[in-house]
Amino acid sequence: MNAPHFSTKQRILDSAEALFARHGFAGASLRQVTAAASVNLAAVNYHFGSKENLVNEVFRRRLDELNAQRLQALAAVLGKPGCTLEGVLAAFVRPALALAQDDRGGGSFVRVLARAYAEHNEQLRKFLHDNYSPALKQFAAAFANLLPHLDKQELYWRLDIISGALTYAMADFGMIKRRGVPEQQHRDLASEHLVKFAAAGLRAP
Amino acid sequence: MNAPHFSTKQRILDSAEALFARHGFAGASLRQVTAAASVNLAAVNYHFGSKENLVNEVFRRRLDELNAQRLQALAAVLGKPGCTLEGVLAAFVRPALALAQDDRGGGSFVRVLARAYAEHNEQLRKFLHDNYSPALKQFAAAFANLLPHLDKQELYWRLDIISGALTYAMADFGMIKRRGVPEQQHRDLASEHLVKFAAAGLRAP
DNA sequence: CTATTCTTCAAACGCTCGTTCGAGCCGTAC
DNA sequence: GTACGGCTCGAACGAGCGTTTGAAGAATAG
Repeated sequence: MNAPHFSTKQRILDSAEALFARHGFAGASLRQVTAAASVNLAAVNYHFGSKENLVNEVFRRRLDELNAQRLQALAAVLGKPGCTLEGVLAAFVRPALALAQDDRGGGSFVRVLARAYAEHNEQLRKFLHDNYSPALKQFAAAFANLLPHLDKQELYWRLDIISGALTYAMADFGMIKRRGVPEQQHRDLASEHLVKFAAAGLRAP
Repeated sequence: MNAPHFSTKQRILDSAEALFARHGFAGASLRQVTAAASVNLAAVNYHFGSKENLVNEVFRRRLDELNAQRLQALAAVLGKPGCTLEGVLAAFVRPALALAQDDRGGGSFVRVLARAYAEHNEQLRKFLHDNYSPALKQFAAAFANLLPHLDKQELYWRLDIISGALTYAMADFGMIKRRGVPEQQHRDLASEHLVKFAAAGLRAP
């Protein structure tokens, strides 16, 4: 039934990611997760210790990669001579977009991420903050260079707004139904519109 | 409709709203809800039939009022001769802001609303769509009048982005901590920044 | 080979969940 | 008064939860 070269740990993470995206952290049970992964129920506590730890590992696996890609894209765009606001925004958006389009579960993770925003769980928020904050600071510095007229507080406000809108849009939470549009094209459009919108918002006096 | 000032029904709705905001729909149990409301556990199923129905009623109570206030504010701003983009945006944002500042639980509801965005529950999304969509269409028409250069699809995209950013910001989901700022002032600032940001985003070419 | 370690398994643990039930309370109508 | 309907109550139901356990299996080292 299952590919033998995927470890138990990996299969649990994949299934957990998909089910957390669909039913939430409290709504998805370990029995659902292990059944979907075709592993024994006890494997979760053996490999991860607890459900809460499993949640954290679901985040760590993707965030480590996402942060690295974002920072790499940022460094690339900063290295070029003509560095625009749209370029930096794209460095922030595109890795998330790529993750969302990843065949191996990345699309689910974006939804998990959006859920994490909505969760008020302080422990989880701290975890996300620890993983996100350093990258966000580098982006903030880049934006500050490109928008010298904007003071720091104002910039933080706008980046905060952008993060929320971005997460929301990436997870395809819009209420407007767009029938007949393939998912990938939908995401491409979303990112394009987001960058344009966010650039204008950042440039507001 | 026999209603003492704090009926059992009302107390259940209030407690449910607060606990759903804090722990999610799956995460908050009816035992927590009824204990917080100081009513018997069985009262929920007596008055609402099921937990799912309780969730719906939590939404209906607030959305009916929010939609009415938004549409009234929209009508007021459209009636005046000098009608600006910021005015229409404020008509959309301010009732939500007022609700968020309401002492009797409105603040919790805004968080519940943000959770509903994140939930993938089709049944709940349909319920929200049925309640939100008509109002959103009137706003879309008003925006279309003020932004004649924008085609309909483009406008819908941007309104969708705004809705997401608005919901997130209203629920205070930002990861940036703003210590020492009173909650009301924080919300005022959020709405101000949002309107400015959204107006610029909508005006983007 | 045996010995050791890592991994999987079925079964159960205690607990909480949403829901149901029937008896009892209480204000109103007769 | 008695009867009744709306409402509340404690208690229980079966189901599902996260976690633990101890033994069986698989893999590796000496």
